[in-house]
Amino acid sequence: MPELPEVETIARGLNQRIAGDVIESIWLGSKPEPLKSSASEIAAALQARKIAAVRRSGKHIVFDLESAENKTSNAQWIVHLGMTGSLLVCTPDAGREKHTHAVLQLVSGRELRFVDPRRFGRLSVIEKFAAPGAEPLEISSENFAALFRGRKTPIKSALLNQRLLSGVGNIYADEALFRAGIRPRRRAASLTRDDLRKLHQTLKRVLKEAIRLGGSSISNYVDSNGDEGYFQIKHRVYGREGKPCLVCKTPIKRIVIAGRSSHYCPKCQR
DNA sequence: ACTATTTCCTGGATGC
DNA sequence: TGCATCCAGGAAATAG
Repeated sequence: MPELPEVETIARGLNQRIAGDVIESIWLGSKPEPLKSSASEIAAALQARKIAAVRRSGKHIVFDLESAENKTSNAQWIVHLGMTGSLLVCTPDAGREKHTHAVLQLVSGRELRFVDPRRFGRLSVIEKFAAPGAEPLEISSENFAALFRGRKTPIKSALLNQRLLSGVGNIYADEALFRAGIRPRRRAASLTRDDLRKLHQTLKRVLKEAIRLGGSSISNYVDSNGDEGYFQIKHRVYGREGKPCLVCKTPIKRIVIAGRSSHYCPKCQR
């Protein structure tokens, strides 16, 4: 499930491989497409455009487009991978995977394919994309703390709220809360200044380390090269229900908060 | 204005 | 072995 580190890994890989390439033609699958913009709108916006750069914003992948001749037309192609979406660069003769929803033929002779079995992913075209929430790696400690002021919702839910913070998903929320020693059900507003400073620190540390390791490969996640990430071996609570806490040996608990599974150590987290 | 719950979707795991 | 059921979860929609 691509969260910030996975999306960052994918965007960096794509930028390295296809920045500067030009979109020759576009194929969009039939039936209910996972499109936010209409198919014709997307096709028109991509046709004959140069991919100037590929980058990440929150959990979104942003393709900066340029008209191939004059460098106008600054539209952006936005891809959200949802749970199971992937973007693959391959040759045209590579077998087309089931659940392939979009294929861009590139002037270099390669193809960029969007594959998403569960169809939670979304494609759209927009003039200037701006993720609603703050980037956890860029926001200041004070502004980070201010996000949670007065919020009665559990800190876990607040971390997942993309309007507040962009890019944090279930894995990294659980891992950051464990490292900060904070229980996921704590009301966001009840966290002290120290709690929040610690939480921001651990969140940044976890995200950076995960980026360094290429993300967490669970449920088939691979980057645009087909390579797996390695942060999953660093998970201390996520997916470890019943297993001993790596710090104190207490069995890790799993509870459901707002429909999301949440893992924590009842002794280390208060 | 907030917060909580439901819905979308498919493949893999589980149970009988 | 086969079939039904459950579960995973990001974010939008809906309900409270």
